[in-house]
Amino acid sequence: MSPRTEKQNKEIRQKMELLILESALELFAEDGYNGTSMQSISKNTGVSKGNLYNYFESKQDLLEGVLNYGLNQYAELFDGASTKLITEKEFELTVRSNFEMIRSNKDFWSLYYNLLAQPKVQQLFTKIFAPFLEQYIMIFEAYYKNKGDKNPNATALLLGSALDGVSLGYIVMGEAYPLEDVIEQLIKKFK
Amino acid sequence: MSPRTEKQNKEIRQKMELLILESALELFAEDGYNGTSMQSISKNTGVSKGNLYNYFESKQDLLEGVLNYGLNQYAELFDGASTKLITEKEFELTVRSNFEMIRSNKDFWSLYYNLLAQPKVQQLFTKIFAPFLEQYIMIFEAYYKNKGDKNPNATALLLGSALDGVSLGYIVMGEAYPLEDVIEQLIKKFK
Amino acid sequence: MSPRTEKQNKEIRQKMELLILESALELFAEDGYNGTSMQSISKNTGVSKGNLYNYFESKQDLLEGVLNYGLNQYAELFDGASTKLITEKEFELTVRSNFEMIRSNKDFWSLYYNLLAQPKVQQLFTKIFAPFLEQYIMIFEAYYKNKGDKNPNATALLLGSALDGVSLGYIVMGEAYPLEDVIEQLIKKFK
Amino acid sequence: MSPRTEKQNKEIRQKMELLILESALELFAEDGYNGTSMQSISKNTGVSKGNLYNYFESKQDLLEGVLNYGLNQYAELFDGASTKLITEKEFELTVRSNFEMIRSNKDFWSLYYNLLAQPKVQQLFTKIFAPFLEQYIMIFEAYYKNKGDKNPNATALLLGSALDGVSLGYIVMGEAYPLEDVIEQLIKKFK
DNA sequence: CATGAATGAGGTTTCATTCAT
DNA sequence: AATGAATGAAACCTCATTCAT
Repeated sequence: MSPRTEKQNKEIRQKMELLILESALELFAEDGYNGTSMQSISKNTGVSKGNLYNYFESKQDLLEGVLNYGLNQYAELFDGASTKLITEKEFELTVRSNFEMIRSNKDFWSLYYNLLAQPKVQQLFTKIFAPFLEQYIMIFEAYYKNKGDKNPNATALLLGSALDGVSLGYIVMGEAYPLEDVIEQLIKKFK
Repeated sequence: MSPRTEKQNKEIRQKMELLILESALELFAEDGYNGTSMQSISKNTGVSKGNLYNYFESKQDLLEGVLNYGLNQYAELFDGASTKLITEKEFELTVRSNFEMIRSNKDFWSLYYNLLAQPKVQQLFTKIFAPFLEQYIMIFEAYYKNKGDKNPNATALLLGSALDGVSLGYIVMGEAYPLEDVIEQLIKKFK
Repeated sequence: MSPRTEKQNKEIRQKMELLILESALELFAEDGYNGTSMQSISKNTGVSKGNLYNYFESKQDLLEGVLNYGLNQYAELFDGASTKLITEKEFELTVRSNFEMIRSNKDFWSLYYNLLAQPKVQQLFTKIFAPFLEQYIMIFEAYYKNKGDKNPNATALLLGSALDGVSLGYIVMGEAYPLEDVIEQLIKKFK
Repeated sequence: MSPRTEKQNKEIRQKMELLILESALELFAEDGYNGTSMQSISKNTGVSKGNLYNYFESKQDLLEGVLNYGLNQYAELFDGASTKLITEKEFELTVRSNFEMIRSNKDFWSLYYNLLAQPKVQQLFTKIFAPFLEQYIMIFEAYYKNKGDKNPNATALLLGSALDGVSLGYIVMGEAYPLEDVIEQLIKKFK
């Protein structure tokens, strides 16, 4: 009958939050943000509608939570690495790990590309993703500059965009998309 | 005292249909399909809510209309061209005209990429876009095969995806995206 | 090039009116008054929506037209006959002709029974049908009184109600209802 | 700070459901199904429009609820009784209790007769009422067969139809219909 | 922290009717 | 007399959010 310790409470809270986030991600990815109702999240989670609002202030807030949560999973990939100049081997690794990222969390990246083309959400978007993306580009720009590329910025952007395009293709077409083969070609062309 | 002639009615219908389609495209592109209300389309068009339904049976039907209308603008680009083997010069032209297409109708392509990542709409999607896209890929595949590429299908897909990625980047970032420079790099790498 | 004569115009008008009435009856019978739209009547008739209103002031007016038209078909059955005392043979004939009436115009009587139980329409109802029904009852009442029935009014009402009930059953169940057999029983019991 | 107990919620649900059902029955009976709006049910009940849909999935679902609820009140009348052969006394009782049923719940039977003649609803209708009605007829058929009637099925149907007709008359005309007298005649004729 | 009943604005769609021609 | 485009109110239904407990 002893009350839960504060620590226990925090753990429970975190577990619930996670549950909600993952459930919401799944639905947002499937039906889009506007196409997903709090009702359906409640059902999918098993958390009551009212209780959802104890964890997230609003649907919009929940979306931000989902995006932050998804992105944070990859934060480590870039901490500290940002300024260092990468080798060809590391380049390849970076590209491959990019797709590993996509593959391991298709829902999140599906949602990402879904939102990307929606101007109204872009404010929220840049807030969350811009730093992440810029880091990516900067690494590649430095890489191409070091290789003597005359327009390293454009090449880096092209690569970034190609990565986006391939990822999007893979997400949309699923296993019908020969991801491995395409990645090989990409690395050959862009290394 | 006499009714409008049939011709007059046809003209009215065509004008209105166009008006609605363009207005709807604008809004769908801005706020997404689910984020756009028939109400807002009505206001934006100046067409009463009820009258919208004289032109399109449902919101979904209106979306299909918008997509067909948008795509038809480019139908000519591909008629007959599909089977012919293209030269390097034609390759370059095809790529450039792809971006001309994007640039001249950003709303439409914004909507396109917005919908692309939404599984629930994919059924409608493949119905409308699949033929268009396949033609694209086939042309490039033939092109690379002819150049002796060992995996022309993968390369064609990579190119297609790169085109997608660059287009998406341009749509999202707007004029901050150095489209011209990136296109030059793309052509250099993929020709 | 001579203008239509007035007589011709009247004929055309009558033909159109008839067309509309019959079309409307069909739909009202199938879907009920509230369940039938002017749109659908327009489609079913081939008469434009606007033109419908040249013939009937409103949907309600059209309903009244339908009811009057339907009932007028049977007006002759009762003209003059009302006060005369009927024989057993005539009784039988009257009953049988009642069902002939039902059988020959199921739509109309379907609509009739449909509206009968709807209080809101009863005002309109009594206006149109009350005289018709009262005549029926009076004939039967006189018939039973003449036979020495102690409560001829109640018996007449019972018969009237039984006729209603059988008609309704036949309308609802269609050919699954053994109308002939039931009529024989009815005549045997009520003659 | 604690949520309502499950029991409390169940009670609320039951009370509300009943409230809605009875309110809806009243309005359906008065204006017909198509003539009654969810809006008006909301107003008549004091339950918000949105909340109505927490209890019934759709208007159609509400109608089914109303019919089931109404019919269930009489379920006991027929449980077990179906196969037993009835005496003259029981026959009389059955007939009288039929009208007791009508008298005690005029709204429900008004709705019943209202729907009966509407083909589009018949599917729903047979689902709910057919078993109920068949039982009625079977009892009477057995009764007449036992009495040596040569066509007991037709007579049973005639009786059933007469009951319908009298009920309908009573519902339509109200207290102007001499129900008691007519019932006496009916029993005399059909016993 | 937890429940789910409740709200009310707003969503999509339908419909009787009017109007320009 | 005829057309069908146009209207706007009102229909059914959904949804983010709040609230009593």
